[in-house]
Amino acid sequence: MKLNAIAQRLKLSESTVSRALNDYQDISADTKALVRKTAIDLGYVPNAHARRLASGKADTIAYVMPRADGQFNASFLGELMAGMAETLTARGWDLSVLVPRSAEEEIEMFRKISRTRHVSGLIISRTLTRDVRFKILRELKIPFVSHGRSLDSDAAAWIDVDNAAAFTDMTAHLVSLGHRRIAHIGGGEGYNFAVQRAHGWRDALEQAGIPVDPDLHEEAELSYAGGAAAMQRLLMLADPPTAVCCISDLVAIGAMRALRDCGLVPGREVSVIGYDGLEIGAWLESPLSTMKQPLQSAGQQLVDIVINMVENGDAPQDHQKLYRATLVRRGTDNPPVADWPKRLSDNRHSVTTIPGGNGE
Amino acid sequence: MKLNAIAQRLKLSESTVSRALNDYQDISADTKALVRKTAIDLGYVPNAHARRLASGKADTIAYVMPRADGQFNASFLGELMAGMAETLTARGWDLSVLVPRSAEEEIEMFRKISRTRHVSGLIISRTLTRDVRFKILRELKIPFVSHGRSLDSDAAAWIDVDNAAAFTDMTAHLVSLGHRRIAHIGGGEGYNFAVQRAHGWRDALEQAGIPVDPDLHEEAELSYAGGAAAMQRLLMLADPPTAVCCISDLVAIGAMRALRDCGLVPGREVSVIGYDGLEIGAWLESPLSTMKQPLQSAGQQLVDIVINMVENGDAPQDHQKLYRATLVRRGTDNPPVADWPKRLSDNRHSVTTIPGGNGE
DNA sequence: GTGTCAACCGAAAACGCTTTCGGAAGCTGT
DNA sequence: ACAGCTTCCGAAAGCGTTTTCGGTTGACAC
Repeated sequence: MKLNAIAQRLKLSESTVSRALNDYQDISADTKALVRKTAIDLGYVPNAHARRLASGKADTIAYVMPRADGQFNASFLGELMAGMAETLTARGWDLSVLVPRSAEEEIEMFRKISRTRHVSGLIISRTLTRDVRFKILRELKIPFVSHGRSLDSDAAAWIDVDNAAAFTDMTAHLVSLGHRRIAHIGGGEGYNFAVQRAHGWRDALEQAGIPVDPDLHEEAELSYAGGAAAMQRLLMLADPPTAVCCISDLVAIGAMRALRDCGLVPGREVSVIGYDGLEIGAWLESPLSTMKQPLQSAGQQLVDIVINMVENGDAPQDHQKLYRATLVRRGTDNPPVADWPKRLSDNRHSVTTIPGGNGE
Repeated sequence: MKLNAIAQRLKLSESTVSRALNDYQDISADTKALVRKTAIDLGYVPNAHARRLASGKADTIAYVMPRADGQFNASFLGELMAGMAETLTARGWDLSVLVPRSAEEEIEMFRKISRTRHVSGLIISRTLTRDVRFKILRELKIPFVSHGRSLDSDAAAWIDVDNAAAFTDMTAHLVSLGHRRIAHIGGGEGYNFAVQRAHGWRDALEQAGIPVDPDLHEEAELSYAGGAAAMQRLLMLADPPTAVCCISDLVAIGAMRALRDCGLVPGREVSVIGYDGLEIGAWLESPLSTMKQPLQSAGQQLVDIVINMVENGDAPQDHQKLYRATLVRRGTDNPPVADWPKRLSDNRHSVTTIPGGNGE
């Protein structure tokens, strides 16, 4: 089961066998075929460590997993990683996972990788508007691709959804339904996608000739609670919105909860559109309309890109890809109703109860 | 930055340096201290591949990720893996992820591992009632621990939640609220946890002196749609239940949707309790009561166990641990109401609409 | 002063593969 | 028949550690 064994069996040298298996040009087609056949017959599997030591290649790419801090819904992780693992194992590579506890530890991990090279390439995500990781990884000369852009990602490889376009589409859709007071519940300036989505919303309003009311732009923590709190604030406005664009489905679900707590029905008095395309949205009391991004293939693409950079030395800039999110209408996007916001005063005394217990 | 370098610097042999760093007994305390200091000064990081090749140890454990097939909610994956990665990196080990596309491919991966040993230990999950993996892994002599038991796991290491107790508690709680017709929406016999949870439900009923009505035991696909379909069937019964124990929060959410589609309010006419403690449950129109399991530490424990087996050769049987789930009351568990099931006939004509679009 | 025993350390052989380099065939053309 | 090319393969030197096996030193007892 060692290279050795199949060499002896065929009365060839180890080196010939090795090169045959690795498809070197200076091995005849006949011997290649022969070697490969007996390799299979003998159930030969190369020792990864020996191969990696000798070749200096790690054949491993690592995914820097965003820490499960409750800020984000992890439900897309599984799918993304499944995509990665699939194409990686098809190529005989390994998928490794890094979970740094802090930004500092993350950098520390990068440094260690650049020394030992026990990882050939990296996939990062959850990019910040200003993100030092791009500079550091470039300096450390570690091939990497990012899931999401940043102001610092110009010279890097990335794939990303067109956040601005998604929110322009979303907002324009609400405009076409007749809405004029369209709010946006976004995230802080820290995350680049939050900035882009806010831009998209703003652009659509301007294109429609609707003045942008700063009161209608709320920033929220990216969680259920954050969405609920932001919605509450919007409802306290003298002239509340008739529709809300939410930065994520989680936030949208929180916002819907706040609506109901005020006796309002999401999609009736106030339309709500989320983002992420989470399946759960379809099963709520008011099925949540949302923007769905094609996550299924993102993992595969990320892997393809980073492998190409590792193997062929592709330039990072050649791998920058934007894909579109598409609207999924499920029920909470409807034309504005006549008796709103008149009815609000009846219910404004209600208070959102923060649910007890807490999930994982 | 090689072992070599620090040896020359100190005029010691490579072997001495190596043993000093690895805390061998035959190196004086002085040299150990010296070597370690200069190792740090020089920023020495051992080459993982060389080390692994020479020592025959991989210092890597792999998590066999359940395929993201929509059958299960992946949101616990992140937390579990975060726990694993944390303790692993603390020990300098790597976490690798395997995503087999089929049972056959999974076995194939195991065989490959047993040949190359490029993975020192395994963590498996999603255990079946009868699960050949236990036998195979034992034969292949791969140290592993399972997240979840099986009928075949007697000789293996595992940690698991006490499924039976959880469902006994859940059911007994409903009994104490005054319910007598308590249904159970479970999974197939294939998954061991499904069998155990059904047992728990049954036991609680018998302890309460309530005869078990087979009509009240539904089997569902473990998804939103599965839960909805099962609930619809329960509502068609001549004598429908006043409470339902659901095998998972996903199923419970689907079931609640079916209730609402019949004009019923979860937690009023029909109490619903789920399982998993998903946070989303707290933000639904009817906040879902559930059983919460301590997932946060499970990942760490799994890693600790498998490392102990690898390093110290611990017997698998010495690592079998059961932990309890706890009830989280959020709103859908209430005493039965008087006018139910009388009111049902008014609404039975309603049909659950399967939401359009589809989540990720 | 010889023997014994610890305590430390160095030499060298793995570990299983890759890769460079050179050389032995076999072919071509003249 | 001889030079000059190809085509193919073997030898051997790594890759950077670990680990076994002795061997040297000094202390200590006798």
